[in-house]
Amino acid sequence: MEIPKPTEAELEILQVLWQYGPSPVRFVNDKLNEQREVGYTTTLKLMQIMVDKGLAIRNTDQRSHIYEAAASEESTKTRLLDQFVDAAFNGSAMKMVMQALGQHQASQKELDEIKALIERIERDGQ
Amino acid sequence: MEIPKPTEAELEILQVLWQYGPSPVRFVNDKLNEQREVGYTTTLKLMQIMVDKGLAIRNTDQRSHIYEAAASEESTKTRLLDQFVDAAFNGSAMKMVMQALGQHQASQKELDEIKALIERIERDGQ
DNA sequence: AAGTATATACGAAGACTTTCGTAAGTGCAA
DNA sequence: TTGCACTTACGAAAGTCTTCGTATATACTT
Repeated sequence: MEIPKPTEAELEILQVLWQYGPSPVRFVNDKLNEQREVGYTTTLKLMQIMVDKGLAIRNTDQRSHIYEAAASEESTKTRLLDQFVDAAFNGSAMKMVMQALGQHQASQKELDEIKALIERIERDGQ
Repeated sequence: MEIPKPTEAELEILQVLWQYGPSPVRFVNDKLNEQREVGYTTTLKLMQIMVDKGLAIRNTDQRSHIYEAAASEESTKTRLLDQFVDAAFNGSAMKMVMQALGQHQASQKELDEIKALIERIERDGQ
């Protein structure tokens, strides 16, 4: 496997890096602490491990190193979704979509978007 | 947490129990081995742990114990889906649905089902 | 009855994840 | 220049997950 699957804690960090772009440990740790308490060296260690694993890239020019997600949000979530669908829905993405639609309330706007997407798929795809 | 989140290996076992109903270790292990190699005592140990955790129930009347999933497939997958959406899509199930629809090819029949489901939601809900 | 097959129980190893304490280096300010 | 704030590096503990070897019990077969 080229880039391994991120763990839960690593995914939290990736979300910050995707949302705010390349950042130092201090910034990421502050963002994480808006949701739950995490020690600074814990975040530091995780981000160092992520560089080892190839999940993140870091620039060490400055004293405070700048970390960046190695893979795009799009491609990573695609992979995570695939693996989740395989593990929990026997590989049937549509079964999962049906369950998600049924269980979560969607706004009219969202439903419209989904309908538009379906129409596009019907027109282009097959 | 009443019943904990099943691990990957535990989920594989639950899938067998949901699909085929209450079963002995031997049967579950055979089914798992159709997909990947697993030792018998490995499966046994996991299923014993699942009883400890409350994920499974077992009947020890017979020499070969019969194991049964403690929670329904429906409720378990609902929880797993919720947690996955929280972890990977910031809680937005619709974002995940859009991504799943975009990335997986769906049959016309599936698309029709989804459209019907959306119409039902639009009619009932809101 | 003896031997074989099959079952459970249990301990423990090895890998991985998350957490944090401590050491050591770097820059800035009084 | 002395000290404080902040940074990285690193080791290690504690927890969890997965795997399997071994011991022991139970049934069947010849």
